[in-house]
Amino acid sequence: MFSKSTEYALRATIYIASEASVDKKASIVAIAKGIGAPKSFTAKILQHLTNKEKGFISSTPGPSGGFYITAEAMNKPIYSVIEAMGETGLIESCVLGLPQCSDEHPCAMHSTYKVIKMELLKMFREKSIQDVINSKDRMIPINYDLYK
Amino acid sequence: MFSKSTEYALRATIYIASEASVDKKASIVAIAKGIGAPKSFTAKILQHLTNKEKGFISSTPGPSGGFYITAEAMNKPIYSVIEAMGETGLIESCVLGLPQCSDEHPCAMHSTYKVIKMELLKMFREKSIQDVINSKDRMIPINYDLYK
DNA sequence: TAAATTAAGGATAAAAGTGTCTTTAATTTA
DNA sequence: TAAATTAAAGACACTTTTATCCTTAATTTA
Repeated sequence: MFSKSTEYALRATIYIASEASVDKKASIVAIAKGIGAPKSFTAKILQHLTNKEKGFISSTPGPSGGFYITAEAMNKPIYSVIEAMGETGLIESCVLGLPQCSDEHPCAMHSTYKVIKMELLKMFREKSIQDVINSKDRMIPINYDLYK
Repeated sequence: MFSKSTEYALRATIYIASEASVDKKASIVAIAKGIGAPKSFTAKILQHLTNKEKGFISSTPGPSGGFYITAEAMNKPIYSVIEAMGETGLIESCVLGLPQCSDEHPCAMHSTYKVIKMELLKMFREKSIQDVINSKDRMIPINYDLYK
């Protein structure tokens, strides 16, 4: 569905949201280990998520520094992650990859795919980060090593 | 949603299904032009679609040769294209990219995404190539130049 | 203020995906 | 059977994505 970068971004967001707070910030090393992703690559992805315009994760350098997410940002939709990573097009674009495809100039699969696209968007836009943390499903990455 | 290769594969399938027959085979040049894709790359993609095990498109070399699809193959689901291109994982895999994710070991988004995944699969498996051709939506690629 | 710790950022490398070109093989037609 | 036409296949190049490494900047703590 998404690129590896966005998968890591989603995992990192969930990790930070469930493991860190302003009083207990998570370091890149801890996050990378927790989500089973390479350290330096994780660092680069976190830069997108802490981006001034599109980001929603906070960070501070120095000892006892790290990443955390505010209570307010916890209410942002999962869609924010996809947006911060610049991959909304993966969902919103034409399935056949036609730039001209629209309701006015529909491709052969337009109306069929449109139904699904709407539901995908609805899901990612209505489900908040908090909602995902609250779900009873287990976040495997936190105990990533157990399943490797 | 899919890679460029699979997008071209879907377009090529739709093009062949609506423009060619055993009596009027479509050449790589015609297909590539019709779907707005590079010629040699289109050729490579068509090799997947004519593959003995997973393919569903027929071809013959030589003069008056080219690609076509049998009436029988027209009833295959769109899912066949994705399968032939080896990209079913894009739909079926865990949204977070966790190989261990399953109903028994669900990731934090498992149950949420599962609903959508089922609908995506249902759509691609129930919609046949014939169905797509029959749809009233216009296949832009056939007149690709008009919209470029 | 100095030392330690942590994120930020840039340069570089490796791998995968996309695209091109050339040769070969199969088939048809004259 | 020879020539022409078309797909098949492989080698190669370019681009993007993924990943690593190293230096710099910010912050905290002693």
